[in-house]
Amino acid sequence: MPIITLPDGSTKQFDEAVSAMQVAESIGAGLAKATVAGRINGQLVDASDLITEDASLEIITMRDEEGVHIMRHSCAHLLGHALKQLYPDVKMAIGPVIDNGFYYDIDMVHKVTPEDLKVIEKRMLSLAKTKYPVVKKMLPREEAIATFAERGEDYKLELINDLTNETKFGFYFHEEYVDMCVGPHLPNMGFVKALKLTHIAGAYWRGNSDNKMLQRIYGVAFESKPALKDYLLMMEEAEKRDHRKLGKTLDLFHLEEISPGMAFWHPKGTTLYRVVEEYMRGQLVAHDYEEIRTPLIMDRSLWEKSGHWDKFKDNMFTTETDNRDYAVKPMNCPGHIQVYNRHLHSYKDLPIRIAEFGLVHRNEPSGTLHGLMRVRSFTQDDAHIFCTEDQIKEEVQACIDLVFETYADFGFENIAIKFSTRPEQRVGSDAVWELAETALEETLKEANLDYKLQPGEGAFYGPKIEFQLKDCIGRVWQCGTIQLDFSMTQAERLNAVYVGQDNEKHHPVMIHRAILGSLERFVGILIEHYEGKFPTWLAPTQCVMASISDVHSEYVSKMTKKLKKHGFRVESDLRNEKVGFKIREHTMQRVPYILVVGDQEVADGTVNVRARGGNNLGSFTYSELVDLLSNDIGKLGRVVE
RNA sequence: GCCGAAAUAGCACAAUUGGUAGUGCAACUGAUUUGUAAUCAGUAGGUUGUUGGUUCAAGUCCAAUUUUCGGCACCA
Repeated sequence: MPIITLPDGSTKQFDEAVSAMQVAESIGAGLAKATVAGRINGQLVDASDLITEDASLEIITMRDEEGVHIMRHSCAHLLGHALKQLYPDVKMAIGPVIDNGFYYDIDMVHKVTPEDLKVIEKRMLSLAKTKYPVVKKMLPREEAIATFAERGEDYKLELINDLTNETKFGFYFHEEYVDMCVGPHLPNMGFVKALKLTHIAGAYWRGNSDNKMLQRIYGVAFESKPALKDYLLMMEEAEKRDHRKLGKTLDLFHLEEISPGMAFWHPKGTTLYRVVEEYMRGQLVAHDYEEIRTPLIMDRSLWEKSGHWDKFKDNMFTTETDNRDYAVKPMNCPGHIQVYNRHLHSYKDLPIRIAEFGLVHRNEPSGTLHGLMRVRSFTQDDAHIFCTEDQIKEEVQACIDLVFETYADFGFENIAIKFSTRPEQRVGSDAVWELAETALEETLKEANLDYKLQPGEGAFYGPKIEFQLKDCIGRVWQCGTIQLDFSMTQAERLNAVYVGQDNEKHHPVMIHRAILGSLERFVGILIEHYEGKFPTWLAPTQCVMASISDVHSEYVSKMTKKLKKHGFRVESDLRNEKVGFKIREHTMQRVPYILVVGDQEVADGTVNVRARGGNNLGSFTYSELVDLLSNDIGKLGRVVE
């Protein structure tokens, strides 16, 4: 005789076990119709699941985020349903929910084409339109196996086989189609109203590259057609921010076949790149780092000693001359240790912070290259902090602070933090790993930061904290990173030492840290973040001074020269064109300020300022203009409340 | 690296069943001297990513290859 407590605190008593659907029916037909699932004592369940004991119950509808989530999950089944009708030989693998939608990994001989997607999508929608009920049954192992064996679902059988502890399996019957899932799922498919199959891709069975590659069909689904339309429009808009596209239209950089994964930076892009680098150089000075430069090419033996050769030789560029093997550096740490080792250090010298804008080359697999985000040649704002164990927390904390301070200056507020622990292939004893992981995690906790644990994702020499930013369509990219390393400085590796208070030699701890990560990637993210509308401090061209006719040229040239001398990045536009044309061009180039000069301005000794976005700020004298620009630049990219 | 798709002028795109490679913008030349998102006219620009094949004939069909795009695996 369960007593059900509803979210408003009211209770209902039932004579026998009831389902969330039955409770909803007892409240009203409208609610019953809208019921997607239930949440019993905090646990999401199918609307048909029976509640046998007293419990709190929340009815989940499509107004709840969870309701939409469940609908998307059922869309994966619906995709299976449609596919099985169109291609009876298809074998279903795994079909989970993802942001905004779902996917299903399938195996079949026929290669799905974009045209096929339209047909499949149409079938899905027409199936959903019938609002057929979804029937859930818990099947015992033998029956579950028999069901899938009969249908030739080899992948599902493998899944069951691996779930050794389970005795019963949740089966959802979608008319003649059946799928296995923990659920919950929709009570009927009438809730599916707006979906679109977006693309096809390859994906390894169980995420393992040793396994067969399956076909993955991606789709998006929303609670209503307008919501879907909004999403598709938003994505279309977002794609206009793509740094590869803006890189061309804003003439920042280009990539070409002659050196895949390595950018050619054009003058404007180089300016942007250099401003970022110079800013970071300022941060190094302010935070007590010393900057160095190390060779691009070093003997192979160094990389063997450091352990990089063992793990990454396939991804390293090598060169050979005079019977000697060299590697183009894929990272800076061994070089930094060479510099550290040129002197004998006392514990009193620690921490020693060595920084380098280090150009590294990594022969990344061909399929991974992506604009500026994943390249083969890039510069890291890299640094290595040599310190004692006692100094770890303080130094890591300082790095974290530096990340947040820096990112705020670039206008980033949403930063995802990941904590990655020991991978399978690694160097160093478990005791040392334990020490390193604990130190990093404790610092994160003490800093009160929200982070996500990524077990097994650490570097081969130590655990790491990652700071991730998102690109225009929501893909996440690792930017900043802090890694703790007890191994590289050991005698059997690169043997860095300091003399302790005890007058004995000790190996320092090494903290690897990059704030921006790769300059290339960071600039790519910046381009997308600002959609090319850079704040004045970053804008490659901060203002363009445009003459109205030839008679104003001399005034413009003089004024421009003066502004340049003042350090502003200013250009003049003296072309024989209408001012409207000039404004259009520079607006499309997203120049922060367009300064118009005509008879009026020449007479007054002023310029007319038009801000990006179209606001005419009126007439400015030279010193007023300098103030305007200086103030603007001084704000950096900070988001002002 | 794996799966799938694509590659045409500087950029964005066109080119029926295989039958003379085009359009717009940019560029260049001339005219125009212009007041806040496009002045007009003209000119030039290509071995259709590369290599090979089928064919009387290939941008179009086939094969290989390179690069790019979307994912997967990888990411020091």
